[in-house]
Amino acid sequence: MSVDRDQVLRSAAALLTRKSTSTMDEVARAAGISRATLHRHFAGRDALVRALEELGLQECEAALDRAGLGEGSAQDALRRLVKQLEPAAGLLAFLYTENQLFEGEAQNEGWSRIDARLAALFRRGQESGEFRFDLTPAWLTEALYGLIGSGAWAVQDGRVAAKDVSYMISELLIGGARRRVES
Amino acid sequence: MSVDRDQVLRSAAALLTRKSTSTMDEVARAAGISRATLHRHFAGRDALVRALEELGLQECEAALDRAGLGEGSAQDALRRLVKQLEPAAGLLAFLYTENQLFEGEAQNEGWSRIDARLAALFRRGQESGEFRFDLTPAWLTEALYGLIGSGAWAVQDGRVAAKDVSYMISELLIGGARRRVES
DNA sequence: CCCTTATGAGACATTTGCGTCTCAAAGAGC
DNA sequence: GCTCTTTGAGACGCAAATGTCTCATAAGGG
Repeated sequence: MSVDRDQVLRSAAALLTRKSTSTMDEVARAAGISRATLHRHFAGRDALVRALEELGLQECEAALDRAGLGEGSAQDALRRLVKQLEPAAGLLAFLYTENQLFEGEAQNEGWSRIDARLAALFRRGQESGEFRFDLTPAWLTEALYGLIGSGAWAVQDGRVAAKDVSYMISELLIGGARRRVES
Repeated sequence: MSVDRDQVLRSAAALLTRKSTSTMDEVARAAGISRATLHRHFAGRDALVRALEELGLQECEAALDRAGLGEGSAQDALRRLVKQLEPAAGLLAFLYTENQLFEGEAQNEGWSRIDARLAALFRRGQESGEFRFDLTPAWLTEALYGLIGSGAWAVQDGRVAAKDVSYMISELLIGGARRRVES
């Protein structure tokens, strides 16, 4: 009988990814519960979004862990990372655009941690000679988010095949970051 | 006395780029006019967004024209394009995310034209041997939009210097699209 | 089998933004 | 100076979404 909070969050994420302006009622319907029950579990829309942010953070952290960013070449680590991030791509795309609205407010410290880990990966690639120095880790991090979002949307609209998207993202990002041996 | 429609549109674009959920009242204030006057010029929020889309389209077309996509190498053409697109980056970022909400509705044919021109550029690069074939023109087009958006936001939040952003975008995209001569 | 608890349905007030309208004031053109 | 047009300020009703509440009911545990 008891509602599965995690399942609610996931269906909310799926819906909001497709339509970021969905109402609480739509979110409730999508989760197969009533609006009242949704409100009992998440005090309000803000709370829901914050819970989704928390979920996104967890999935990101988990993906970073699974990817083993410290092992092997930075390129391969990046490839593994994109692959691991793929299931959360829709949610990340939602959060990435949503976060643009919080301009003033301080950024959630969780994201800072993720950013730092990503930046560290890119810096490692630079120091190992794999990646070029003129594209800053901060930019590459930002670009990773953007490309994941673009990928998620492109798949949603059928412009890119779902099975290809992680390859397309990895290759573009790695190719762009890579030092060129010849001119 | 008469309101400058174009100036209103531009300040609206600037505001909505920063906060895509701004109200009509905020838009009016930002333009230095009253909400009533704003309503006299744009029947409603939808009309305003459509006008912004029109403006974005025009700026895009103009940038594509200025860039001379047919001349020289595809790489250089792409570099010129990104540079020309830069002033419209914020507006494009807004429209790009906004368009995600119109999932069902048919895409504005203007964007299809732009997409086609961009895809043609990438295809030209492939056929000239500059760009790799395994990244589809459709994906590269999508990635261009995504990176422009990411760039605009990164600049807004101070994560990337404004003077560098067009270089960062070009280099990442070109580097990623480029065929590698060696492994 | 009873009792506790969570749920669904719906009513309700509140908020918020939208769109329309009116009226007075300011400006532009003649 | 007069008139026509446009603007600003604000009031007003409307619609949508939110958040709260009640009540009946279904589920589950002891």
